[in-house]
Amino acid sequence: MSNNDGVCIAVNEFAKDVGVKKFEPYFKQRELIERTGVTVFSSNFTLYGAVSDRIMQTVARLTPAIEIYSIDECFTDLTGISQDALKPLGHQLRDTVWKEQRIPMGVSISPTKTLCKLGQYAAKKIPKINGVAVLTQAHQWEWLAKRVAVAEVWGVGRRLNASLTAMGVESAYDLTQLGKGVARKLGGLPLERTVRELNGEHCIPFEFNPPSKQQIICSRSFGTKLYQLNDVLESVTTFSVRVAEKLRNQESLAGRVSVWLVSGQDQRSRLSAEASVNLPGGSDDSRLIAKEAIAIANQLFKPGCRYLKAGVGLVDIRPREFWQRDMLSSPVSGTKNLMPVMDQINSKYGRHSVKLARQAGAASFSMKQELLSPSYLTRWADLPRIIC
DNA sequence: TCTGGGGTCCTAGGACCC
DNA sequence: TCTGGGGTCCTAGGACCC
Repeated sequence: MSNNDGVCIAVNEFAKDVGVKKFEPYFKQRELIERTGVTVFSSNFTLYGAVSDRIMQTVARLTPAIEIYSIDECFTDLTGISQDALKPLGHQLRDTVWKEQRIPMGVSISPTKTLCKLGQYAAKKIPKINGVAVLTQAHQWEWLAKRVAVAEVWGVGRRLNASLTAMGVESAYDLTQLGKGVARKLGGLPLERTVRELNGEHCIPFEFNPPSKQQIICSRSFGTKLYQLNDVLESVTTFSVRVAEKLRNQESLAGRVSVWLVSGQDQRSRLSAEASVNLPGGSDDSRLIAKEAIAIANQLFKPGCRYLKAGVGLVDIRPREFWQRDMLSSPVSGTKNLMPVMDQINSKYGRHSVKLARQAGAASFSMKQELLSPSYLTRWADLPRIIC
């Protein structure tokens, strides 16, 4: 399930077969789920992140260079590896990850990222491919593209899919035949690039050194609805501390902080209020960022409203070393070592080991996670036990 | 009762410059 | 009589991704 046990965001084959739907609210499917014996888990990104790190390390060990694209995907650059060696390498990757982590992994090898993503579809759906798709020749990817709906193409979302199918573009192959001018007009530069990539032209480059974030957000729906100012301020403080941590992690300063509060009775009557302020001279100090965020939240808060969700965001982010100081603001205070020390303690002894007083207990707004799986890889108490 | 969270890039349009 | 041409920067909104 999603955060807060709200919607089902991933379903396995068994669940799919009995009719459980992705992106449908849990409460609507609960009866079906319980009746059919489907097992449900709250999301546990600590666990998934730990498994992901291990797999990425395995892939990095066996390939020349890796770009971590998401928690469960990476690209590697196989330039210079001979044609004959590609498929064996693909199987070696897949087998090693299975052996070491017991996670089934698909491998797809081709000249462009978009074709790789197409190949992943095949690696997953077409059994005879055996988890490793090699699409290095035009006839290979054309064969596949004719069998894949245009909606499955990387870069074609809901809207583009609707426009494309209305024009009679139904398969990925149809999309490869779309003129560049038409593509450009319909979906701008991104779609033109998608068409080129599907034709084997390498347009989307590798990112071996991921650029730092330009925007850092922490936003959560509350486990229970909040009515009290103090509860809302506690959540906003905690979210501020989290974004400041992420900011320090990438060694940047932020020039602006914004806060939003979402209130209402239900989805239909949702109201969102947002405001932001500048941080003159930039900052990465949890205390300052929290102080500004609290001031904003104080202004946005309306007594009597029922609060569902809050968020804190940082924008105007630049590397610490290149930051242009504000001529009018006072110089950096003498406590510049405090944040690194807090980070070290929290990293060693666990998040929130030291915190701002205003963060308090976190219980008032914390997520609903009633069906949480154990954090097998990151919590001593959750280590599996063998009982003899 | 009840519907996630965190990002990126592109484009159009407005305000401004000389 | 008649009202240019070539730019930059910023922002909001829309599309996409996982």
